[in-house]
Amino acid sequence: MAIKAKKQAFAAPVEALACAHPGTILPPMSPKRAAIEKAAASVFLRDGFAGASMEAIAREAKVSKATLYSHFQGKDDLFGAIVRNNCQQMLVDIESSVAAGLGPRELLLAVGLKFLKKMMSDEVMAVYRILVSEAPRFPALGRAVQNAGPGPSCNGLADYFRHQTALGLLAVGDADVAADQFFGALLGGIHFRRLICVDAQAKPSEIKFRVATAVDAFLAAHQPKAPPTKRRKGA
Amino acid sequence: MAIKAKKQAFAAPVEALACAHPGTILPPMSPKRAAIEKAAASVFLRDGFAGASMEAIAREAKVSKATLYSHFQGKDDLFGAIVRNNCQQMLVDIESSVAAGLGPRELLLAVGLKFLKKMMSDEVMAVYRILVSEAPRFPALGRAVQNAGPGPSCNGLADYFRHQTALGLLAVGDADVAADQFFGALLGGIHFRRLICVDAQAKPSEIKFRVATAVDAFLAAHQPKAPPTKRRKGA
DNA sequence: GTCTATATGAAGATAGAC
DNA sequence: GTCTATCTTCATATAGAC
Repeated sequence: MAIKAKKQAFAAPVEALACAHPGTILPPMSPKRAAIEKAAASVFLRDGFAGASMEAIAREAKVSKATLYSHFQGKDDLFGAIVRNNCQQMLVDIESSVAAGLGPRELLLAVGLKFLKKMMSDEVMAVYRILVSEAPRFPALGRAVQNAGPGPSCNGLADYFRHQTALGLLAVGDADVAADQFFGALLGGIHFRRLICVDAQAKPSEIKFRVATAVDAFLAAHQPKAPPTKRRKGA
Repeated sequence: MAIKAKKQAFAAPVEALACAHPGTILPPMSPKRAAIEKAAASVFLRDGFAGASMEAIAREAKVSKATLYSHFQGKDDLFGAIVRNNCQQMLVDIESSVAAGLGPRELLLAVGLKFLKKMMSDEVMAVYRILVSEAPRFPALGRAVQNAGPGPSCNGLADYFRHQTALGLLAVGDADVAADQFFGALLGGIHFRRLICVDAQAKPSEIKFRVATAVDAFLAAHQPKAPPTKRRKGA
């Protein structure tokens, strides 16, 4: 069996408890509690779940361990709170780009750049790493993250594809799979290489180049039969 | 600081030590050692690095802890050996498909299917998970895996793209990025969702569908201007 | 709520016999 | 090389004073 499992805080109880949403204001937090959450995020994301000790978190938060245990049931509980606090970092906002009235190329470039920059950032790399490694022990956590970040992002882009296809500006068959694969292509190998610490942080120019490449390929692949007005050269 | 670091077996010493290659025959292993490695792989990949205890490994290998320590310097050492043993699972063989004389579509379908099935398998998921989470503490391990699996796979496909482009059968600009993004698109979101335990193992039919979708998109995007003989409808 | 001090247990590593 | 038994360290969690 895996490690011990005294207080499996996420077994079933909080299944539906997704991440806090942008507008959600929770009851004001005590300063100590805020300090704890801040410190815990820092330590967990730096050292991983097992590597993080409650003592280190208490030290960094400048509180005693007992205080820490008065705010959270235990390590599992604290960990879940931290990951949920951070999971919406994987959310990429599609609507605002749609609302800006961008055409497909400009929208995909904007969304792609935002997405890839975010995914390659130190913060999200850390969340990704710890999430992937601990997901098996925290079944509800994966769903919470999926519903707070990647899920809505993909759905948003798929909706856009469906809309553009209806307008005849794109020709996307399965919009959900297409959105999935577009995001996948963006990550390409660079995200993995950085995950396993082979590459350092990618230069902005490389990120831009890869986004452009992926967008070009996507548009070329999903060009409608008869483009409405003009033909693009880059395809 | 991260955990303790008494014997950082991979700090620098074995940087160049890549995974064993298919043909490599090492000095014959004692049965005990083989049992240890088998058990260690099972326990590490199931429970993660921190979750795996030397005692559990010894128990599963049916040896004493002391025996275990007579074969390996410590937990870090054993872990590195196991991951290196398993890392070439991420290698996807391109050459054999090339040698089979397949056309671009058939080759991409074959390679893509092999790749995605492998990446979605329980074994590779486990390797991926533990690798990603422990890479920061084992700097040399990431490079070893990259050089044993993903690196050669990507290079092989990129070479193929270059060759086909030279022949006028494909039109691929940056072959390395294209190969990267093709593999990325194959993984799409399903790999991630399985990583965070939201989805169960994908059905073979879904895997096939996603491979076909990615291949169609890739070919449509990289069709040469004037196809040599016939035009494909699926694009 | 918050602290200091401590109980408890788990796991990495080793001593010494065979 | 292999075992049994043990040492040591350290992290989670709590008791009890303020």
